[in-house]
Amino acid sequence: MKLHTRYLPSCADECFASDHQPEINEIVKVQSLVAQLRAIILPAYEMTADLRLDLVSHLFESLQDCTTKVISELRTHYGAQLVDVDRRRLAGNISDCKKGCSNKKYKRSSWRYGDSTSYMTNVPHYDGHQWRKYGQKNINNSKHQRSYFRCTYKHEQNCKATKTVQQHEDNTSETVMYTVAYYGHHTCKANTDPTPHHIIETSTPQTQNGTTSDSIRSQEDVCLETGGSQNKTVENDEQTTRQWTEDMQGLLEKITCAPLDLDIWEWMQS
DNA sequence: CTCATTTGACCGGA
DNA sequence: TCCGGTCAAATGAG
Repeated sequence: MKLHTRYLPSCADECFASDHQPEINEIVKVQSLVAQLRAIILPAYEMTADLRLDLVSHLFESLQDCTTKVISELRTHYGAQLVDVDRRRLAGNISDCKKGCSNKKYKRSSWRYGDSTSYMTNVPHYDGHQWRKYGQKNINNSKHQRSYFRCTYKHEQNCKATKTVQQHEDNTSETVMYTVAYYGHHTCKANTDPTPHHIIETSTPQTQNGTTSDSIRSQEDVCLETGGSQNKTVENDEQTTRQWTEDMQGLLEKITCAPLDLDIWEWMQS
């Protein structure tokens, strides 16, 4: 697996057409970079069974959430329009919202009526969440199949998060790039299990049944906007934070010194 | 035996 | 009628 972190222009760069395209393009770049950085950091914590995996995962998630919100705001205020890959999908969502949910057997899931995020990465499977593949389709005018993933805890915790992964068409470089699209938000607690000893569970109820996704979303939003009680707890643990910072600095120093054409994990182990 | 993945059928929207 | 997304039975791996 190649874990090169150099930014390659995302197809999402071409997805927006607006007066503020340069700003949006920069944010999309940030999204791509964060995704690639996450793909490097999280596996390292997983390999060492580090208890701070949850915190790091949360931080990356917050970053992605922030950039998504900014793009959404720009679209709303400046009339940015989606073109290409997401246009049809989102148009369908808006149409569905207006029509309301039908009561058919295979009705479209409600999460699709929410926002979506798509960006390119060369490591589509490392994003801090557990996914289960539930489908694969040939896509028109595309050489590669699109894979469909849902949250592993969809049934256990009614988590509606899904994602699609599709290999990018023109891989001019040696690195294979994938377009990853995320739909819905994780409402599961899978990535907090087992709970790190330095993180105290909040009193926020994580209702599984009979709770609307909107109420779950609002709880998440409050948590993100206030910085999250987990972060507060970690702030109190100075030793943990100091150790974490030292680890991160060491890791980043190693990464920045790594030869660009070498698999970074092979290089770090050598 | 259990669980994840594969694959063809089915569904709704365009 | 076509296409993309989802379901669920079949299949395979551990």
